[in-house]
Amino acid sequence: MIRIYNTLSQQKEEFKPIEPGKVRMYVCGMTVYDYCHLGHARVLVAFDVITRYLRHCGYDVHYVRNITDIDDKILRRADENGEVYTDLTGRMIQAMHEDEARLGVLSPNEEPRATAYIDEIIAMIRRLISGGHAYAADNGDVYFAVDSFADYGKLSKKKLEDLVAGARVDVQEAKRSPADFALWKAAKPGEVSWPSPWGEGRPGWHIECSAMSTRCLGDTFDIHGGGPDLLFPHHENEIAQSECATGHKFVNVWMHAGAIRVNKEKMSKSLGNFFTIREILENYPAEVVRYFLVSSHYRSQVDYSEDNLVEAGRTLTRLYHALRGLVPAKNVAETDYDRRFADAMDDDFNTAGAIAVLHAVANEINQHRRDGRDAEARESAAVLVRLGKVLGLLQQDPEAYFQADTGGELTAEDIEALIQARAEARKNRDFAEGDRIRDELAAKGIILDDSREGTTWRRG
RNA sequence: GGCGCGGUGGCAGAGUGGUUAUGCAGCGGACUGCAACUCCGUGUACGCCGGUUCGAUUCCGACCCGCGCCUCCA
Repeated sequence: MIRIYNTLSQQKEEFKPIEPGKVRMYVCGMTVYDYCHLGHARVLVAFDVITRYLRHCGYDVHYVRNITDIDDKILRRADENGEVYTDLTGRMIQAMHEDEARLGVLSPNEEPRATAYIDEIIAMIRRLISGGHAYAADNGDVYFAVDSFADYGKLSKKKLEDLVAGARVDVQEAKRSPADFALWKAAKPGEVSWPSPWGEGRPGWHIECSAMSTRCLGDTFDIHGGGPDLLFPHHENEIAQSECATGHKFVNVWMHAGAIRVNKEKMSKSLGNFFTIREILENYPAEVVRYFLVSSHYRSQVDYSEDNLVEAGRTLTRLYHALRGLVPAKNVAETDYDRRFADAMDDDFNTAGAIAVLHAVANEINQHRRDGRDAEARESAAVLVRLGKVLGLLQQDPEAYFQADTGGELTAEDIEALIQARAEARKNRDFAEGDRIRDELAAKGIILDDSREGTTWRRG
């Protein structure tokens, strides 16, 4: 039985899909005006692991993750760059796909883009207006009337009067209430726009997700996820729009990832303290970054730091070391480790607990190897690779992981030649020369591992 | 101010009303020509104060501290 923390109820609940055996899940994706940062990676990886585990449990998961490809920031950035906004978004979408592929994130089943759903968006706004939940203002904008939805605030636990009293809401003459939000924005002169019953314009930010999720997954679906800062107002507004438009409950389980922090502050675009995925991947292997993200629970805040990435690298190396030189056995039956792994994952996707099981398996492999039990070692290796796959880890050939070319000055051939020279020297009991070569390699980041079968190397 | 989350050993990070998290780092031993890797062993924990309890890090209350959202942000 899988239990999931639901932001709506603020507690873990037994997960029961609407349709047995099937999971319909929507996650808010990127607004494509810049490269993805580590915070995006967190959400990408978190919901990738969730999808993998649900599928591992036998669910048929239909995973939809949208792309916001029209928005104020996109238009501003394109304008600054002096380019057509579709050139910008096209480039950023491609970059995003590259980044997620490197992080081992599987593609969602559908990746709808806002600009491809203008008709659905307009249709939903019409329904909201005719139902008395929205109104066209004099300035050409269409707003959602927040006080028309009694449940407004149920996700973020906010009271409407507090919101209205707060000085930070956008004061807009055209709005009936300060907390009302735009469904449709009238185009400014020269701006890209689409025709609508309310004049030329473009969709507001929140309506696209209501329209796309409903279209792709139905009026009610199982799981809706996203980053921590989308809880309010974005997800709150999605609920208001969707439930008023369809008359049905929008989503059963709301899931939110924790924030990535840098120096005790949230990593965010507005603070400008963000690291893009591609910047980080210049310094660390992608799988190390993924391990770092998966090694803590998806709802917790995590601190980005060099030390933490370095430690993640050491730890992942230990796991790959256990697998090195072993051909995993085939058709290995379920073990107690599989059950312990599942127990952890069943509890709101406790990846930290699941990783502890991975280490237990690695330890067992090493014990088998020590004792020369090759068949058992290969069976345990199969378990480790099988469980690793659910987390999107340990799927590389260990040699590829250890010897990945990181742009160092030595090629694999150079290294092999030096290892040969060292072996000769040691054979002649010229240990000074052998150690000299080992030190020379170490200085260039190459670590040697001696064993009975010979010497292997890795980039450290 | 409103709402929400959290404070675990040197660090990272799970979890539990009484019994080992796990990893990294450290220490001792084995292995090794010496190391590295690996194995075996090992120390240091649950913010503070009350309460409930036979017993609380785990439940309850107060307090202190940190963080997030309340505005575009994953």
